[in-house]
Amino acid sequence: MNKKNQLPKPFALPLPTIRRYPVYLRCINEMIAAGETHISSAVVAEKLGLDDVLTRKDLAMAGVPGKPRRGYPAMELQAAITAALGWDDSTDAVLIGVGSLGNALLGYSGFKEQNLSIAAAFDASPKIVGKTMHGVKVLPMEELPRLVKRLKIRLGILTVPNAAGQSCADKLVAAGIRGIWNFTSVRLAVPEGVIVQNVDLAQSLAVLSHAISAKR
Amino acid sequence: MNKKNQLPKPFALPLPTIRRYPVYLRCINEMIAAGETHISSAVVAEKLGLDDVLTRKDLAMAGVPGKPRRGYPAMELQAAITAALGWDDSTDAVLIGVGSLGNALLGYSGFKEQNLSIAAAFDASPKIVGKTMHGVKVLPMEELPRLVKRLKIRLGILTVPNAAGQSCADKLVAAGIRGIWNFTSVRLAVPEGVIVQNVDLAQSLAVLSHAISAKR
DNA sequence: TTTATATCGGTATGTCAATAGCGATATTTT
DNA sequence: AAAATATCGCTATTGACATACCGATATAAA
Repeated sequence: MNKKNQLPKPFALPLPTIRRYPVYLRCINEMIAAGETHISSAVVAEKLGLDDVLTRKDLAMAGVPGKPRRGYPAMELQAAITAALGWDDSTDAVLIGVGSLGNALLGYSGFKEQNLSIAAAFDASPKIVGKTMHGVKVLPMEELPRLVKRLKIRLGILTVPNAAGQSCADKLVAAGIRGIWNFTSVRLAVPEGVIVQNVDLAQSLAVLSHAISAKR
Repeated sequence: MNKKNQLPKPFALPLPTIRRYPVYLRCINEMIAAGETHISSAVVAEKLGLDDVLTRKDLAMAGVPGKPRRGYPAMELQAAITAALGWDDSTDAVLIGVGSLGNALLGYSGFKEQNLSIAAAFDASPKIVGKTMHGVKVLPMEELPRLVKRLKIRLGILTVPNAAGQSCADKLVAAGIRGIWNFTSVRLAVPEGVIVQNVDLAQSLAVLSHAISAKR
């Protein structure tokens, strides 16, 4: 009775599965590098310390048929998961707020794996505008709409102070951004169709400190 | 089969509730600063854009009795949530790996709100050891066990490259750490009783890029 | 060729959290 | 003092995901 709406979404990948895909992908890449041509869900689960049934289900959802006693074809599975994550095509992003965190993200080299590159950085402070950080020039906020439209950028990385979070998000939305990677602690209000993914360090720390303090 | 241990936990706060507590707490702090003496769950829900029933349930779990038509007593609720998060006592932490991300966390001032202070930083590279970053001196890894034991530190922040993740985690555990805030992409294997909280940027980005690319 | 086995793929069950509805109660108003 | 109302707090329902089970099948071994 929950299968009545098959129309709008071609595939409804469970969110937890999507979250696990990068983990699988790294493991698969390693196995391919080690010369494997087939990926067995049981082996992956063993390596990652996950439940084997869960892993099998996740891998099966990539849509690549596997073969009994062999596993999934390595290259095809890799390609399918990469495509599902949208990491097959190069993605350009803009970064708003070149503080300590924004600066760190600009210098983070790990995004190459996800085919993500930060095309431009913006900041409201005249002290920072004009400087070049990690090879990316910092532009004034006024140029945001033009650049986003010209480069057809769909992803915005928000690393401004909390007080400026919502207003900057509004500017990103107005410029035509489709998704916001929100590193502020503010719960952003955005129109439908714009996706916000929060990376709230306070939330993450909360689980940890609660557990630690509760255990004594 | 690993979930059968319902230890003598006085209260089992749902994990999602704990994650939302920092958000509530910020809102409550603002309301107190604005002069409110009582906190209504409906008002909080409205401000945060959450379901009002959910909010009421979360706030009720703090254990502070509320009064109809008034709400929860502001100061008591604030204290209860802060205590539930373990943010009432000051927490010292050590940081391992002073790369770009580690450096950014050292310079991040937002942890004061959580009463978290980074007591010391460690790095394996002799180039960095001895320097002072954001007022914290970088020590060699050899000194980790002694310092952790001397200061009775329970929390470790792991910001090393993936390749060094597990070995550094082992050192933290051996030193007596109780919780690890893991910023690497490695799924750490730790003995029972040690809590790991992962902040995997790739996982977070996965949800976003999947949604953006799937929507066209 | 026949048998054994590892692995995939689907179905069923259980658990946890979000949502919805309703009664209880204290404050305010008349 | 009585009525109206806003808010708390409990219980039931729904839904999503993880877990468990079982059959199907291709490869490998005998």
